[in-house]
Amino acid sequence: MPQASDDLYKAAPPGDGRSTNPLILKLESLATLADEDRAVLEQISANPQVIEPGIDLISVGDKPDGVYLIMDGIACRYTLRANGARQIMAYLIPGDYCDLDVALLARMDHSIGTLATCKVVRIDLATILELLRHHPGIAHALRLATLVDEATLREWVVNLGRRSAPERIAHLMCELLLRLRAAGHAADEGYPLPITPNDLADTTGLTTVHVNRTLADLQRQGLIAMSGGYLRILDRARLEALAEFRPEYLHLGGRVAA
Amino acid sequence: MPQASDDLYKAAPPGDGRSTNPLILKLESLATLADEDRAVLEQISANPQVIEPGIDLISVGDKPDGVYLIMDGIACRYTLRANGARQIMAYLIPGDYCDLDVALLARMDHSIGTLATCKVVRIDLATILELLRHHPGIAHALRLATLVDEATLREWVVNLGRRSAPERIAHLMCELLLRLRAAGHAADEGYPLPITPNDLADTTGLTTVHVNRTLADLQRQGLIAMSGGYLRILDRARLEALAEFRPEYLHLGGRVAA
DNA sequence: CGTAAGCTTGAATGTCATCAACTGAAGTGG
DNA sequence: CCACTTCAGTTGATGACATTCAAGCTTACG
Repeated sequence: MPQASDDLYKAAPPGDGRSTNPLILKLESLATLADEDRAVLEQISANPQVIEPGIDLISVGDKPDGVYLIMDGIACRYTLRANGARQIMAYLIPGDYCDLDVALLARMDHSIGTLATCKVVRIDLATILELLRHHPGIAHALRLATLVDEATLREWVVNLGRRSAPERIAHLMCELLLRLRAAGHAADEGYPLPITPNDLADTTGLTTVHVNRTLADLQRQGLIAMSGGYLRILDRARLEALAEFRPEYLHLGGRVAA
Repeated sequence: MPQASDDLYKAAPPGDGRSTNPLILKLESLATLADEDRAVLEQISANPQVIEPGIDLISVGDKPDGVYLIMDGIACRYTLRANGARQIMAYLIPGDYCDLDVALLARMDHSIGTLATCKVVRIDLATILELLRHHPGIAHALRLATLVDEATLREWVVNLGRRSAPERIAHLMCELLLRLRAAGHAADEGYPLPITPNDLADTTGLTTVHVNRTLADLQRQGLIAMSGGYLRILDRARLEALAEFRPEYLHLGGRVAA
């Protein structure tokens, strides 16, 4: 039975001494951190707060005054149309944070909310500025992470514009495998994906019904297995081929791609 | 007859003393520049080079070593799928530039090419760094511009994911009106749009045929008129209503929105 | 055990894609 | 100077993919 519990990731650091902190793991997949940098990040992300699914961390029109760092669970950026249609524009997974440049723009033009139960750390503006000023290694890694976020957003545009329903879903699953793995939240054969088909629909620009049909198809083809909020990737090679998945845009430098 | 020629914009500065430099105009719609900042930008963007349509400024896999600033015309970010399908992920209009953070990431994960004849200035890395270091006002404005680019990308995700064909096209046209106006390249009633229906199709995730049909529909409804590479917006209120256009994401602060 | 909410399944509809033939404008060469 | 080519845009017919609506089926929960 696949391990869906988060406790898996809270165990003591593994034998090789690597951290289990998703932010540290993610940044280290992009750049090299000094021991001191790691210590600072470790300290900042202590004592996360638990947030239920479906709660906005930041809403449209807000003037945000801090940054939220996701330590566990899944949140998303989204907007609502007047007719109630929702479009999700990004997934925030462990190690992701929202709006480092929060101080620069006046108002949020979209919302950020939880899709599943999350553990979240709120970091205030002063701490962010301190971090960026006095820890150039961290600042550099955060900057890289922002660039990867942008590249990911571009890839989503391609997904919505030029891929079929099964391709869209397959591509998303391949992307999440690598991103979650970089954050230490995915096993080799799959990962917890505690979101509803409805969320998936609002991500891929489809309807819930069609997402479920497509998901069933992918299972029938032996590519994946989804149950209990856990996604097992049964045939990664074929899934990636179907999605035409090219991981370069994540700029993981081969560190977690294998 | 609407004025499609670029020469319109190269005339001597208007009576109010404002520049006609698209980069300066764009940045001033986001922040306040000092006279000295303006002078530096004016100097940097002198002597643009003419590039024919359909030419890559930067190609996938390149390790870029400079920044391209668009002074006139339209370029785009795009990728190609294995089957030849193209998805355009951003329009670069006058005042836009590519990849300020060029030095940070190893390789381009997409290409940048011209859609129409462009006037382009290449700025080398040293100049960029000098600019960012010694002109904090410019650095700040450029940073804001980058955030707006990201917000625009998110809006494109919404466009592709949750809007119908006519809505997508209408939304794009509304967006370009404001962006071009901020760069001093649009009149009140329309602007030069020297791109093909095929380009529009690869932008909106549709086929060329369907774009042409939809375009014809929009004309029949009296919303727009397109001819000779010039787009006239005949009924802006209805066009914006159709697209459900909310300009906040462009963060123009009311300066050019009216 | 009963209710509600979400997932599944089926059938009908609609939007957009595909394919192919036609039109028209622009450029080329005899 | 005019036929010829070419290519972009148009139009129509057909079909695929995804939506919509609705009914049955689980599952979770009180």
